[in-house]
Amino acid sequence: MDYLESLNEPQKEGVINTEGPSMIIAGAGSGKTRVLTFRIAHLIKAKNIDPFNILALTFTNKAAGEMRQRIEEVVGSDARNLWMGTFHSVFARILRAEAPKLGYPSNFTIYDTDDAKSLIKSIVKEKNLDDKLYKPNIVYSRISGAKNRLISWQDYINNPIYLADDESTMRPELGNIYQTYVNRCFKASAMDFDDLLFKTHELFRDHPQVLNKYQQRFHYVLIDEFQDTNICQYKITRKLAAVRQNVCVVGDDAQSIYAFRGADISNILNFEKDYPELRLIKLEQNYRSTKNIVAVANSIIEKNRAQLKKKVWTANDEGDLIELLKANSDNEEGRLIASSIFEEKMQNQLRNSEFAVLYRTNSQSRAIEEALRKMNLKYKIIGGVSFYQRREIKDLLAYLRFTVNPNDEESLKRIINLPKRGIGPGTINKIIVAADEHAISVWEVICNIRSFLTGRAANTIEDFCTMIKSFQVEVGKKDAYEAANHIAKTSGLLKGLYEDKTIEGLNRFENVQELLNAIKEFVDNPENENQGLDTFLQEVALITGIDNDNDDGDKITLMTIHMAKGLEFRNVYIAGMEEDLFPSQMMLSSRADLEEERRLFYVAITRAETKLFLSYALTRYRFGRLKSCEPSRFVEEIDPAFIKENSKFNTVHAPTRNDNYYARNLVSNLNKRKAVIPKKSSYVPPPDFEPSDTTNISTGMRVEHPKFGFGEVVALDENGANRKAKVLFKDYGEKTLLLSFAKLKIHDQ
DNA sequence: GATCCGACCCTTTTT
DNA sequence: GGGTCGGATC
Repeated sequence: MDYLESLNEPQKEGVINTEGPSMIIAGAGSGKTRVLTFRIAHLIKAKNIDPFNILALTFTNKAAGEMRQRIEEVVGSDARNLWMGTFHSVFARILRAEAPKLGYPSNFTIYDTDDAKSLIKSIVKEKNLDDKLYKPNIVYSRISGAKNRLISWQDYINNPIYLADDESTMRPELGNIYQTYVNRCFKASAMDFDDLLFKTHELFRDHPQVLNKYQQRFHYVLIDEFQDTNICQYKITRKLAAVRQNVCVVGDDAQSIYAFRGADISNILNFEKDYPELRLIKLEQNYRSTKNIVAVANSIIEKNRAQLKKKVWTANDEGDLIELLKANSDNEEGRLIASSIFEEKMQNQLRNSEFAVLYRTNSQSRAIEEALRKMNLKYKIIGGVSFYQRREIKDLLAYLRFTVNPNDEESLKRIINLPKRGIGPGTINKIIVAADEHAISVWEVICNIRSFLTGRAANTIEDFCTMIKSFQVEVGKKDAYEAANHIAKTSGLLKGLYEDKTIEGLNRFENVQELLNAIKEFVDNPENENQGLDTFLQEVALITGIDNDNDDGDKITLMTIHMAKGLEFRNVYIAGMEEDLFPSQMMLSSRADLEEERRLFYVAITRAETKLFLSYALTRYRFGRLKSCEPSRFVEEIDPAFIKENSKFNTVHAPTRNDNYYARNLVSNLNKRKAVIPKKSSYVPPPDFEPSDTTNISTGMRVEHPKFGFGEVVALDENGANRKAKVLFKDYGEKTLLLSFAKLKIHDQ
């Protein structure tokens, strides 16, 4: 039990008190994952609990994988039998076993977001609704939001509040679309991501004997990143833990950044209500970052109203100040970051892997990538367009999916005319309409195409049908790899890509080979009990972004802040610290949204161990147009005492010759930043306004201007007749005024 | 039914 | 800057 030695008191408490409900509120960098892994190890090693009886739920595959590995280091191969994975993958596994109870076949398909949106698009079209109003994104998020809050389509259409809501946004048909969407998914034997949760809840709610089975199996339930759970996830785990009450949740309300996906911090409060006897443990000592970084993070999160009380502190060194990198453009920002990384590497003998560049949106990566490439700095991007979202990959997967589940309408749409067979949208539409009218699946229509269509298209479809049937025979006889290989070749998919000799074509061909390799690996992995294609597909549907996992060598990591949660790096750069980008302009409408952005900033800051850099650009290309930007309010919220100016990484120069100008005025500038954009001002010049003589004006003087109101002289350009003063106005920001014209009243000196 | 081209919208963030 | 969609044309 030597692992206990390395823990502090609250951590130890979190590990050894395995019985009964516990909630561990863990500040950033406080060893949350250690506690969770040691707790599980403790259950297995010290309490002799069968790993088979332990359920541990995480949000990402990565977190699950890492935790399993760390547990394995303590307990060995026993860890293999743990039920550990993402909510989605564990529930998919349960659903697969119990699907018939819900009227689904167990080889059901999992629709990813693209599939779901494509289906919504078809439905909107079929219903002749305005597709400008019923945009797939909006409809999808509405449906998704409903499912995450356990609102069925029946609940939805019967609830006047939702109807009133939708009428106010001119979308009264949303409930109707929701209903059709659910029916279509059912007919396609498909579940979307939200269904994996929603249907699991339904399963446990309506089938007590099934619930009982899993209650008996899972003696211990552990949940990581509890602040990110939605109501549906919470209710399911509550049901699972209802008998033994051995439920342990670990989370940090300050790091809740998934409200847009239905995460609900009130689960933390509900937890205290639902388990009045819970043991509450707070982990407040940060082991990751310097004092300065922890202080900055704390000062930021303090600005939020909604939060649980806790004080994160550290015994680590003071460390360096935060550095601010200021650039004129997004490209320059990339260059500053690259040069700074280069310099840091040289000065401190660091490896690439000790650096991360974080940003708010994936589109920001391009300028940074370019700069890193030019300086020969190796990097990798986590996230972005995933391997499994590439067209050619989705194409082959659609073939595989359709073979396994020929009700899968979305896959059919992809492959029926790929390679080109002369079956256009018209024919496809006829098939879907026929299926709908006769209340049968599209596959049944295809198998009996002569009853619905005649002519050339009917012949082609018959051939297609025969081909799919031959694939099904193949899948029944062979393992996933052989079957997939056969399908890729026989369908003509590989041939089509092979004949495309362009660079992209070559890439696509290689990607498909890569997918086949992945299937081979899956088949060869002795840990997989089931080597069928259906099992592979089930798993692959829930994998995201593994394309960058081939970690060959020492690289700088680029990713969104969301992806960075749970990770740590010696040096962290947060790029794009600009209003409308971070915080995102879409999050400015409510206090709750803005607070979520602020938590996101908190997450970003707390990834850094030793050094933190913030950067912003004054102009940026967005949507192909040059936009001017202003520094983020979040930069302004940092106590200036923690910020270090580094002129080497500042390409923004004051237009005066006074080089100290920026250094001296940065603080006041930032603090008054709100005034930079001329906004509504309450200033009205007094009737007795009388300009002063400006001959002896000097910097630091408080002045009044009949139009711009009150301000402070921050710089002077003494140049004969064209004497200019730069004045920072309270409501209008910085203005350069020609003293021979400006009517300025001097208030003090 | 296929292909090409211009118009248009768009970007949060992820399982 | 880029991906999608609809219209025009073959």
